[in-house]
Amino acid sequence: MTAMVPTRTEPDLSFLLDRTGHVLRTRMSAALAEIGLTARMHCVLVHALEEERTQIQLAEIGDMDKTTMVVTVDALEEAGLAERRPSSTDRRARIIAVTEEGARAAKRSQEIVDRVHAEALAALPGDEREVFLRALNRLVTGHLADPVESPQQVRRARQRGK
Amino acid sequence: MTAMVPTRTEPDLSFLLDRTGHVLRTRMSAALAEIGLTARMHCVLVHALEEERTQIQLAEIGDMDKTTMVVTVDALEEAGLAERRPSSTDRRARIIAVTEEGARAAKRSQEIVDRVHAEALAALPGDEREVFLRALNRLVTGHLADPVESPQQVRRARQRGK
DNA sequence: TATTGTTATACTCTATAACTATA
DNA sequence: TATAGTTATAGAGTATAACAATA
Repeated sequence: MTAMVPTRTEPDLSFLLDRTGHVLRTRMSAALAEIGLTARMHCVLVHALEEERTQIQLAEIGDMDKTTMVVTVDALEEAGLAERRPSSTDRRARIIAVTEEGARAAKRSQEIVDRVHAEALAALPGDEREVFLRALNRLVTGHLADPVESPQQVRRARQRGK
Repeated sequence: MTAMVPTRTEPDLSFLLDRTGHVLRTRMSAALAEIGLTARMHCVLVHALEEERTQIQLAEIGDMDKTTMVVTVDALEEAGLAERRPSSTDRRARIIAVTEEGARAAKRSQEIVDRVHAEALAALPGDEREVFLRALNRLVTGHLADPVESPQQVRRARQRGK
């Protein structure tokens, strides 16, 4: 099993990460959709439950743009899972308060997330699984911690009056 | 280092895969951009060099839509790295022929890809790296092999005459 | 002046449909 | 009829700009 193969294919890390990430994301979306949630809604619910947090704070935690946060909170409000409440200390800011129904939804969605992760990891023998997760964590905190500056992704300013 | 933490955070596989995948993709794009290539152009060049292949065949290999393939080949032709040649056996099909300059570019881009992968994996101790890659391969061929049917992503037919 | 949240909209990416020419 | 390749463009996702209210 070791290396009967000639020079061949160095492990294509890009392919492996893209593929696994994509499949897991697809499964997760489908599983959460069954209770009417997106991954972002789940993320916001969970972190809004932990303590009083503003939209900006929740956006930072979930690595979303603040405008993306607006639509996510809109969806949560529309579903009756959360509400915008004025902050008592900053009249510009909105605290995202999770409703009782929202708390129940968060509990269920966390179970779904855990289940989907567990199902994926079940493909690995126990010892291998442990090393795998440790390695992923090492990558996340190590050399793959930050994306390189990407000067190519400049977006031109939008025309005024158009 | 093991578990001084209470119940806390089950390993968030989604986050880990998304994050590592995203950072690696960003680095790869930046590195390939230095020689004027995208990941797709690299992919097409390499596989077009291996043997005579049509656009459709190359699209399948790279998991692209045939229309995405068109723009990728357009870019390669414009850069002088490949040419469309009529197939001798099927007058509908085009063989993607890599130019000499394209072959040189493919060599350089493969070195870049290998280097970026090696740099990422360098964060892992040798034995852990081996297990990590084996585990990723297991996931790719196992439970995470295929995306679930996603009935939500139906795209409506476009209006005629609009 | 800077920041929170909002609206409106522009940009990128990708896939669909429709088409031509072949098979 | 089905397939290879092309064109045009729709749709999704997301980020930018400008703004109002407040710090």
